[in-house]
Amino acid sequence: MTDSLALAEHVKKRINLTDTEVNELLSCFKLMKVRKRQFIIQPGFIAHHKNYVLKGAFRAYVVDDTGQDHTIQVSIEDWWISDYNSYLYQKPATMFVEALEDSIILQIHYNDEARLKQDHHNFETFFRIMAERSMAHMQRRIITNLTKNAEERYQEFEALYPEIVQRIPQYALASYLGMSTEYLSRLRNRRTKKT
Amino acid sequence: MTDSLALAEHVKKRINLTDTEVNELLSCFKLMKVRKRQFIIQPGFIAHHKNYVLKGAFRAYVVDDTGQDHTIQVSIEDWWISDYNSYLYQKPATMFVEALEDSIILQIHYNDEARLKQDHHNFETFFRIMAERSMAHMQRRIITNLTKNAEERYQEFEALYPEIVQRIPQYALASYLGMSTEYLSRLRNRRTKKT
DNA sequence: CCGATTTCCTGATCCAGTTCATTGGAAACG
DNA sequence: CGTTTCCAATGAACTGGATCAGGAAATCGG
Repeated sequence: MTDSLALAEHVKKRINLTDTEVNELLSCFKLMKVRKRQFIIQPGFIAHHKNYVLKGAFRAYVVDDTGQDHTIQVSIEDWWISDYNSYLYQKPATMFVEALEDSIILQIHYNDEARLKQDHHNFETFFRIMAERSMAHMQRRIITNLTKNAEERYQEFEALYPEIVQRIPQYALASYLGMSTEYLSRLRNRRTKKT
Repeated sequence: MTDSLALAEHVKKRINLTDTEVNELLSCFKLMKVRKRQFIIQPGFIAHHKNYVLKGAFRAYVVDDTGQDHTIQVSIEDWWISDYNSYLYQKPATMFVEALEDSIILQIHYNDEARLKQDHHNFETFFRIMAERSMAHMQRRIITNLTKNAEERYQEFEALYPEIVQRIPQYALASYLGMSTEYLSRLRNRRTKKT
């Protein structure tokens, strides 16, 4: 339970909570250990949980008709991850969510989240803020993808999330940025040679 | 005020409202007429409003360093539009939001929305649902952009929003789909000839 | 109703980024 | 600790879609 304090802090940054509320919140989450390469969500199965990463790293990706991976989201400590289209509408997932390292997560079930939101204006606010920020974040990504070329997208990502660039495998980053691994490799070497 | 009933219906589809609440909601919105080609949001200015389209059509777009347009969102009747990154964080906008036709909108001010959310658990829920769905929608768009090629993106859009395809100029659609107008024109003619 | 401005179409050329193939090194694994 | 599997690097050939240029049709304001 001491681990869960990170989650409590995370929530407290966004809304005010009494001690009772902290307890009620934490009682809804289940701790789970996940080994590298293990899936917590798979296509065809409904994503019943939203997952808060306590330790480790994950990526969510889809596989297209030609068999290619496309990374939709990457999450490290203090981030959330799920297949939101599956979770939100409680329909079968289209994504894989896979641990990139041995990890520890806190899971909340869809029904428990719904109950929290219904019972407390407070928590409704918290999840509203989360959704708004995710939306704004995704919109920025759409803009980046439309306006920038491969090199600029890599540079932007590197500037915004240097820790993640170090930490996740290159194929995951390339497929997040929407380019082939070969091309990303070239971009990286171009830069380091100049320096 | 009779016009505003469309908005009331829109909200009632998502949450339950008493008559008093309907009135309180509608009193926060201002009716505005906008002529074709007029901007309701411009880069550099803070987007103070979320806009509900009663009649007409809008597009939100950014202009990149090379002077090219990129359409981020298109909205017709019963949809919302704004520069959400500007609105949410109350920072200067990066987008233009422009009327594609003579239009009528209902505007809510950031502060009024905040007050509504704070005073009523109800309205907090409504805006949470809106944000969640926008987020899910944007994620689907990210997936489409990563996994599909130009022709497939056009086909998908045509299948999902046939009315919009008919209604907005081709350059707006092309820049939404992330391709040149020339290429979109080619795709369209390819199809109609085959049929 | 007409001239002007937008919008749409078509062909020729070009390039950013892909694909395919190969290699070497580093983890993972019994 | 040898072997297998994964991952990054690099070279060569190829292509989806952009760009540029020209003109034809719609649409609009007056």
